[in-house]
Amino acid sequence: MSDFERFNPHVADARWQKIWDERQSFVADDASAKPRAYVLEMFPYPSGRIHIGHVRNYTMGDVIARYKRMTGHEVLHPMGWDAFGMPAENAAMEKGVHPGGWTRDNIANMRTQLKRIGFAIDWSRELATCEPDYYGHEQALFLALYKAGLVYRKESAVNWDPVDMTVLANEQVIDGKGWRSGAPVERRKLSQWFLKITDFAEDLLAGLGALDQWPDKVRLMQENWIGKSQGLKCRFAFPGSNREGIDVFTTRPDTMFGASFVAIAADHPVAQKLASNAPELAAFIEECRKGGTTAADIETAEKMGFNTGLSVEHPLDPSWHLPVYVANFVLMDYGTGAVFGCPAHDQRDLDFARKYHLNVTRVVADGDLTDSAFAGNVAYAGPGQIVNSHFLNGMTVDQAKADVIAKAEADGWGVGQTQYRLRDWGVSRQRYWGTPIPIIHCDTCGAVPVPDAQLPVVLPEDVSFDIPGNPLDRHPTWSKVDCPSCGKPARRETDTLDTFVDSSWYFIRFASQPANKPFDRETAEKWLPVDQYIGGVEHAILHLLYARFWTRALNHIGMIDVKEPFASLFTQGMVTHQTYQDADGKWLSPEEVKREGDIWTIIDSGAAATAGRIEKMSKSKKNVVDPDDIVDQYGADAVRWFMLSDSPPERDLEWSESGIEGCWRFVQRLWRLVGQTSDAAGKDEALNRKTHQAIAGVAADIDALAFNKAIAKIYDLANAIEKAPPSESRNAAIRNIILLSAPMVPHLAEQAWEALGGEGLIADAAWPEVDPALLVESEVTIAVQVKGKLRDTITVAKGLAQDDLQALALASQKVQHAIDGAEIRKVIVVPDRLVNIVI
RNA sequence: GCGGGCGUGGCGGAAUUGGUAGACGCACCAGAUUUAGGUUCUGGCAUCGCAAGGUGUGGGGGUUCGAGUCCCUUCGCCCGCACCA
Repeated sequence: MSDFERFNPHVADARWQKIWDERQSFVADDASAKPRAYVLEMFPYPSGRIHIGHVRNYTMGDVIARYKRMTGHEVLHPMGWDAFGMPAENAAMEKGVHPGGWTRDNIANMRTQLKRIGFAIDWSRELATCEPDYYGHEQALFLALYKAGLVYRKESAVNWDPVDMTVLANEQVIDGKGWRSGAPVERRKLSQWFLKITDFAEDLLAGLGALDQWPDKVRLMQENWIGKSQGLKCRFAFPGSNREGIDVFTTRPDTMFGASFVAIAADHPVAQKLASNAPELAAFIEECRKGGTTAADIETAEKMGFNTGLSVEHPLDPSWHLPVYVANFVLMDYGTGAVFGCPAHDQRDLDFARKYHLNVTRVVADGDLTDSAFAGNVAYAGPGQIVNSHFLNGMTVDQAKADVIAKAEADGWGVGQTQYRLRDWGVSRQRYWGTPIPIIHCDTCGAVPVPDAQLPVVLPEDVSFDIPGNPLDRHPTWSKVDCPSCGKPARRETDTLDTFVDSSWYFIRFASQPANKPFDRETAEKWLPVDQYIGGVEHAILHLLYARFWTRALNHIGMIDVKEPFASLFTQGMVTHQTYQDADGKWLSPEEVKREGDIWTIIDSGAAATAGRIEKMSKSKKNVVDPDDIVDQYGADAVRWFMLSDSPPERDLEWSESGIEGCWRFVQRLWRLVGQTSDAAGKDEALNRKTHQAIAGVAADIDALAFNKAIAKIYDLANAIEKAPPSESRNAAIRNIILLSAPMVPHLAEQAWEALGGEGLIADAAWPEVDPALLVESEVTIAVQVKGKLRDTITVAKGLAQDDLQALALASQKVQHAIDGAEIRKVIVVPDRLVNIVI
């Protein structure tokens, strides 16, 4: 049995990967009659190298995919590339390569890396979003939404980098400067394409309720992002005008009698108009705009206001006039860009009122009902009884809200309104490496959709990156086309789509990819929704909200009968690693340092080093582990096993040398077990029980994505097998532990399956059946407590009667010693669990 | 500030509806095999104590026959959002 001394992954990995590939083992059959399982991990951006985080992500998905195959499912487990985006253009500018060539080379490298890890992926469905046979269909979908009125164009303020001559996303603006150029970002107005995600705000919010297999955290983040609030929109009219005035949105119409001022945003049209002949106001507005936008800035920013000298009538009492301020804390892009200030019951308003010596009137009381004065500098935002408010007096907050809204609607000065924080999705990007927006601008006809027959609008490859800006803008011929409507010379739209559009439907294209249309409805509906989606929590809002919206939008226009794309979502933790620094704080890689006791030194220089925090792997901190290197060293199975061990999958996993070595040893241990089958006969009842409990337990743990627990149970079974004497049961246990491990360590499992004479591939084998009779222990160990403290344990037949249990417990010497002759007041007996004697 | 999560051995972590805390792994210690071992095997490993026994799930309090688990309070760490009217 010398073959079983050592498992050699360098031979086995490649051998089995080739066999799976040749047999097309993981190609999903659209026509299968089996129950389906669609397992998907968020597809990677082809940056050039696979990151260890990818390995963890795809290993989890792979275990589920392989397990689902074993339990009789037709599994769809595809892989593709989120291939458009800025890094390719940055590489083009920095290295002089073409974004397309750079991206496609990266994809080739990363595909090779992924294949070495042995994932059960249907590579026949591989796609890259940067290829016309993907983005052309995306253009068709965009136009379908356009024709349905879900796409529109409007002027919008954007972050403009004047050096790179491009728009930056909010995340790309750091301290007011472009992340790449370092130039101060300008606010610029540009015509942008928008998708009407706000049309679906209520539906997207309501849909969260049914996503019970999503993490609460992600649902809550989306809920907050959509930001629904209900209140009153009403007008504060200018005195003497014919109902001209300032519209205000409030969630607290119940506090209207506590109003003492109206404040408008610096960008509010009324402020803008006044500023044109009031230099002081113009200066104040400029000051407001400069205000920082970082968290710390906002925290410490003082409430500032500018009294416009205007006043407005209180809607509930037109003889009561309120001053109008321009205030730095009012935002133009939420609500109406104007608020009424009720200082007693809103902290910002109170800060503002104290600073500018405005009235502070209490209108909600939680105790004393008479005093209208409001002391102190802490606003009261809680519940209570309305006071000092005429006809509202005595009502609760909720009653008063409803009453004021009803009165406003009856008298015509306001309406109850639901407000969302969510705004429409601006998808225009002034970039080359993205999906061209399939629109043609004609001076006569306006924006005209590209006719279907002319799709895809293909990105030209002959572009240069030697000067900043969008190369599509300065391409000599590409943008020059005839108007599809009137035939006169016209221009193509040179903006491209946000890459989040690309990732908003790739899961549909995976399920069905005909050449002549985005997807075949019937086939896509067979697979969708994705049964298990796995990815990083950093996509909790953007990608996951956009994909939910896009799917709903397609549903809305009748293209697909699916509303929620991902039935179950799992967000995995990061892979972390120890960091090291030298005396100057320079980062050191783990290979550069050595340890003696608790002292770390730099190997080359002998200088002192410090072991720092355990952090997410990043190049800048030099704590990266390259998947290729570790697969070279330990083989794919040990790496996969490590990715699943110890840490619960939603938490961070710390990479460690000793950890991976332990995994390597276990892989070898499993292999040695395979060599230990014998021709011994005979049953080993205890081992049979252990085996069947493991089969059931591992299945339950994989179903719950508790891979660390599944692995603990496999270790446990391995320990039991090693201790058991040879028997038929032991042979069966060995065969079963290989089946249980197959989703995690598939190469070793195939090799073992072959050695054990298993039929076909273990990749096609069925999950072992559980004998329910063996799950039930015939004997149970009962805890015996005296006054809640454990004093003894007794082993008895399962299901023993309460009286017998009590008698056995009382017969224990240890128990009698603890009772020490005291009077027994009560005995609690929980069958098969414990006896508690109360004295 | 608002919202959410987490605190269990030296470390990662287990622990159905409240019912024997510390499964499993890593590290460490002792022994055996080996020319040797960073191999393999056996045993040990919360803590105080010679023992009997006591104490232990961040701290304090409560409910209960019984609390890691439920409630109140407090401390610490992490994440998300943020002048949202």
